Amino acid sequence: MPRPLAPDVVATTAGERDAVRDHILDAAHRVIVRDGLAQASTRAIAEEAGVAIGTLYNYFEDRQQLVAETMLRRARLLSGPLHELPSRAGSGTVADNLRRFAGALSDMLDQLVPLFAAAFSDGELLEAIRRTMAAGHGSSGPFAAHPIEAYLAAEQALGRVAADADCRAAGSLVLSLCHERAFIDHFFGRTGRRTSIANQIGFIARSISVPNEDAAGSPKPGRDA
Amino acid sequence: MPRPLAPDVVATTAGERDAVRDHILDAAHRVIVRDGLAQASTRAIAEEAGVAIGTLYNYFEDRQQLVAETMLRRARLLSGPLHELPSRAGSGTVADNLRRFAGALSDMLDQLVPLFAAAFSDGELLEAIRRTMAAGHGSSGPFAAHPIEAYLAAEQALGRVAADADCRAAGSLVLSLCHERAFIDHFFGRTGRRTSIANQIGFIARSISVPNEDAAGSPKPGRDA
Amino acid sequence: MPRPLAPDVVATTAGERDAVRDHILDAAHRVIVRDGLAQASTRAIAEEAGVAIGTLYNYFEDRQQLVAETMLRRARLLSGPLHELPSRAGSGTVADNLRRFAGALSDMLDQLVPLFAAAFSDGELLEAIRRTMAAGHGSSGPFAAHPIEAYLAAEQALGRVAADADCRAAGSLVLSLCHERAFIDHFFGRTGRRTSIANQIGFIARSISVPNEDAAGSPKPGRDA
Amino acid sequence: MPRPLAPDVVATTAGERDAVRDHILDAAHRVIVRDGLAQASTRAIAEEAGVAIGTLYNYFEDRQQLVAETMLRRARLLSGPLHELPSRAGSGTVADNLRRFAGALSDMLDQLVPLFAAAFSDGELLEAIRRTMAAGHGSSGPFAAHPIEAYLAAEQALGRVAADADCRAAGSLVLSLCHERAFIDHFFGRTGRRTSIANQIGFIARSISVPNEDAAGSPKPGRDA
DNA sequence: CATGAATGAGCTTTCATTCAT
DNA sequence: TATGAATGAAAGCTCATTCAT
Repeated sequence: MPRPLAPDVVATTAGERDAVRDHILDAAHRVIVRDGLAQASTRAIAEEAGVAIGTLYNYFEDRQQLVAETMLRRARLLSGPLHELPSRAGSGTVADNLRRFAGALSDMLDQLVPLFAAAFSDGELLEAIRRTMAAGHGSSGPFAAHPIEAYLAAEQALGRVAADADCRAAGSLVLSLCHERAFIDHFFGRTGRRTSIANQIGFIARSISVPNEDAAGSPKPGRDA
Repeated sequence: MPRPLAPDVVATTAGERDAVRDHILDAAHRVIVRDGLAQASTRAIAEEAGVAIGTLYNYFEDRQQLVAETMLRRARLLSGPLHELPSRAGSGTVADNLRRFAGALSDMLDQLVPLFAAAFSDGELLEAIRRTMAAGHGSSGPFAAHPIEAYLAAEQALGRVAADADCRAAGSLVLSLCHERAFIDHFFGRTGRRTSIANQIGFIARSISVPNEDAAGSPKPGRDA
Repeated sequence: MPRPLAPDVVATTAGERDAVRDHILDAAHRVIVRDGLAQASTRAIAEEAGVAIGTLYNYFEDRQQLVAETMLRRARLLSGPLHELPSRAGSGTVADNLRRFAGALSDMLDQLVPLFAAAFSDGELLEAIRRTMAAGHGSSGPFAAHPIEAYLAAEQALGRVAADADCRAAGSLVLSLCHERAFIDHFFGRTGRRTSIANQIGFIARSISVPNEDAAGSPKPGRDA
Repeated sequence: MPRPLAPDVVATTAGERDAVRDHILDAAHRVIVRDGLAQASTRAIAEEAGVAIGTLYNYFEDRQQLVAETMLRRARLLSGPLHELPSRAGSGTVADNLRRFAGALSDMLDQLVPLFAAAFSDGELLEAIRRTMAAGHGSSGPFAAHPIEAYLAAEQALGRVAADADCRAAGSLVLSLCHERAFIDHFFGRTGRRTSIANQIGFIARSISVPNEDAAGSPKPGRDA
């Protein structure tokens, strides 16, 4: 019978429909991260959000859709910062920039990979995520290598990357590296420090470096990375 | 009602205790692959195995342990073939061998990555897997790059890989590549054809190639690294 | 399917939350008395109450708590009438009043003793009962002799009980007597007629009687009965 | 397939059928006392006894019969010492002997009352106990007051108990007292010290004392009864 | 006679979802 | 629109009992 949302929920959402939606999605995300997808029942989510269970169904079709959107909202929030990085082309060293990229990618993937991996437990959820992704944005999702490739292409245009380097492949490798590390680190419960990928990033950086520049800098291939 | 195992189960297991265990683990694997981890209830597994629910508990502590062992058995079965590959050092071309390796790795990871990823939905299951892994074998599990590194080191000793190449990093990159592709392909429901990683493998192969050989073959893609 | 309580349940509870709770507790009590505590499964209780199994969990933490409260509710209901008896002090004869008391006590204990005795089969349930009792009321529970003692003390003050009589001990003995008889009668399946305790009550009555009065009142100071 | 009993079981039973039966009954008793009747599964009992589950069924019809006999064996073992007490008639004081009796009774009832009370949870078990009791011995079971009554009658014959005292009632009251105390102490989890019944025993002792003796010792508490 | 794997009904509990209020 | 009590299918697991060995 009580009609208004709980006071604290109103306070954080101003009662706007989309704000309430996001409030619920954030609560769901907290539950999933804290307790695991399998524990993210409608009751747990509603409790975390401070709303009644029934309220969830005023904003989402069903639990599956709520969870799917929770993941995609997270992907959207986390992938934002990545798009600022290509503009670094021309400044610093390529190797440093690659490292920086890998760090930014990892900030995203260390959260997204475990989150989305959990969806592998439920084929229908996976399908719901795909559908929602397709409906939501034409983009290729949060697991694309585009920003790195774009950066490397820009550096290549500036002559700071070998003209014949396969920027697409290099970018893809950086993404794979961060992706797999996120998976493995979470799988083995390494919550604290990340497994080092400095050597692999160095490998890639050297591989795409401009021959001369490189030869000058260090006696042997792989000077700075 | 209680007594003998169903005739067909006896037929495939010869009534040996370990064979029955494996029979159940294989049934559990089929259910997980077909219906998803979330649908792999004790009832579904028992039905698939052709045994009573209670029988599962004669062989496994609980569902979690059964599932954990299901995954690890699969990992053991699939990672076997990988260990034969390092012996190819010296035959064919390095690039071809790397491709072959990537194929073998993918044969494993295309199955294991979705399987283990599903465990991310349940923190306790993940922990059970870790415990069982730790108890079962000192090895570093099915996600290690050791075979590729070993192969590359062997080629390096033969002079078919640049002396200063970072074989460890290269091997790790091949693994990451296959790992992430398996994740992504499954995530997007690409059950049929694998996304191509030919370019990335080529990138790595060129990066570790000995300068001369490489200069002849392709236009020095990452000359010295 | 989910929604309103069954019409007959609504009819008896007026839809009030506490009334529904009591309705369930009463159903549980009927099941325990009819079929035994071991048969009082959640399914049986829900069926007897005319509600869905899940509904039980909207009102009680778990089966144990439901059972514990069932017993304590019964104790509360049955022990009520006892408190009216001390006011009989001064009227009738002490012996008659003791008999009356024993009857009232037995009306309670013939139900409570078998009910609570069953809890001895389950240490955790016993503990839950103790906790709930401690939380519920400061009283010493339904097995205390206080009302009889209070009555006897009142008679003593009126001079109808020997001044040096140990009213506490006498009251306690009446309680023990009724308690044990309830146990034994139920143990031997004597559902119909109660084993007589007239002699024992007579024994106690004579023991506390005022010497003179007693000699006068009955021809032979309670020789045998 | 292994045919002989476990070595340690053979060692304690000499392989005699009745000894094995008793060995199992004792194991069942330990389980019931330690974990509660509800936890006394065939598995738990077999484990405690060190035999296979199936072996239980070579000695007992079913679990119910095993449990019923467990209780009755215990009753038989514990009630033995009681029969030696009536012979104390004539020695010491009656009051001291009554106290001694109460102590011996309590040694038995503190164990038997919780044990048999648990059977109230299961009507069929109760019935099985009754049947087995009826079949086993003509006696009226472990809850009879006969020994105390016999003792008091003997004292009465010796003139140490009032000639008109109701020995039957007095004996019954002592039994009730110990019985109820055992129930209550266990119910409230008082495992350590027993609630005192000294006052009640004193009350009874005075009530049956011969007038003269009594007049001297204490101020005639219940003069003639 | 001893064994213990096999059985499946039955246990307690949780779940996503609905809809009267 | 917000609520949360009601639902009952389905979850994981235990149980007493049987009987081939």
